[in-house]
Amino acid sequence: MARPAARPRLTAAERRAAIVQAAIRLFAEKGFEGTTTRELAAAAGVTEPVLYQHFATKRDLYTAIIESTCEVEQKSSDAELEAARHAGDDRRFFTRLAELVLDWHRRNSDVVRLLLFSGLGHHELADLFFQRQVAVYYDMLTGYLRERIRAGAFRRIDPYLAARGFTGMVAHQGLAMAIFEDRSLEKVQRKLIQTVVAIFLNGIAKERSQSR
Amino acid sequence: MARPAARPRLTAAERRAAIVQAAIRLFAEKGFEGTTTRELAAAAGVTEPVLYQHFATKRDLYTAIIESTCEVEQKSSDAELEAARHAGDDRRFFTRLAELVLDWHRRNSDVVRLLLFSGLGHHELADLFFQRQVAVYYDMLTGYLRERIRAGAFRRIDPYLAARGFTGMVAHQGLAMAIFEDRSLEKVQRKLIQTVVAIFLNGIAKERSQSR
DNA sequence: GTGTTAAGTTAGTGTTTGCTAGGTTAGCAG
DNA sequence: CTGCTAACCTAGCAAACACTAACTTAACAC
Repeated sequence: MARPAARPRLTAAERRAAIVQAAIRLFAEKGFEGTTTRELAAAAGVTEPVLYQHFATKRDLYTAIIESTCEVEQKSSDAELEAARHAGDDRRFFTRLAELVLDWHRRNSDVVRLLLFSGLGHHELADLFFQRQVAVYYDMLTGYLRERIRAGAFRRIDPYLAARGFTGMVAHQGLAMAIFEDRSLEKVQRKLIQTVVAIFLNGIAKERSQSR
Repeated sequence: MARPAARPRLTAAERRAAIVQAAIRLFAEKGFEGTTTRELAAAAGVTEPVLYQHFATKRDLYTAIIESTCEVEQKSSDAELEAARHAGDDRRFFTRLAELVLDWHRRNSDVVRLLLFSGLGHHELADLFFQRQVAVYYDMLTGYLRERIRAGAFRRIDPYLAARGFTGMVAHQGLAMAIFEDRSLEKVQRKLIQTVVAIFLNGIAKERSQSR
């Protein structure tokens, strides 16, 4: 029997990881119902029964993937961001923050699409990511704003609503990129960030100075 | 033969409209692959063959729905918005604009979800809505900003990028509402709009005055 | 009434789906 | 070399899927 080329026999953990990796791509591309177990197996380089050795059902695999993407992103601190924070350089801080958000959307468009699919599909874990990741992010940004308001640098706006506003200015463009696989924003990303950061900082600044 | 209650026999146009209506709800709720033709027929109050008298395939129905939502929304002008525009009242203009965007997202969460599904699913008509509706909206807003910049009311920011920024501040919250069926923003909608409009206008204002 | 049209139904078609029983083979321990 | 564990396959199940052929019946014109 012509042995099937040189496909190595992996350990359970390795094979499981390979399956998860392939499934993220497929589910992100076509959604849960749009992806068949046959496609999943083929993409992972195995046959269907192997899938079911690692995951009891197709939905279990889906859930495991969503869970894994929620955990992977835990360590989301950034040196440059912290440096800007401690230097009290607001422009540097928000510019870096916008860069991080947009770069994350571009680099992890699979995850973005996956989370959108899971949200639209009412998956039970859909909110998990947003509670674990987005809430933490909002807390951080709200805290920064509150601190700077107390320090007298910013006007007395509601820091949480301002955080949502700033995030929307940036993340909305990231979403559009991820959904439509639109690369046109890449070219103007720097200018976009410059513009929205300038608008935001001017918008909340207490000082009457214009920041270019 | 016990005749099936009092279900009226509709004309072709009426039945077709009823099918489209039911299909919008179902596709918006569960996506294209997540919805079966049996469910569609049942929701429209008919049997499957009736669907196929009006639409050759399931995908044809899907496409017809997306197309119809693109055309319905054509007349998107607003009296209050135009009044604010001609009065030169920027705060009133952007406040009304934000209201319109958020209210639209809330009232048409079906359409929002449908368009997100179609975008994620790479439907050929996915961009149609954005070219027909969103591009027109951006043109309008960009034009307004350009005009006010020329009049000396706003700083010399890029009007298109500013339009995207402002829209992101508002629409991002609307998307979150539609995807997660989150009604928590309704209570703070007025305050949110007030905050982001104040930030935006202060951010692009040429005058050194602080607006509230 | 009677004939015609078209809205509606019943009862399937072949195919694809998620999933599995049972057998095969690689890799390591002794 | 031998035996055992577990990674992996072949082959196929029952159910659900998109879709349809063939029939029935309501509604209107004359």
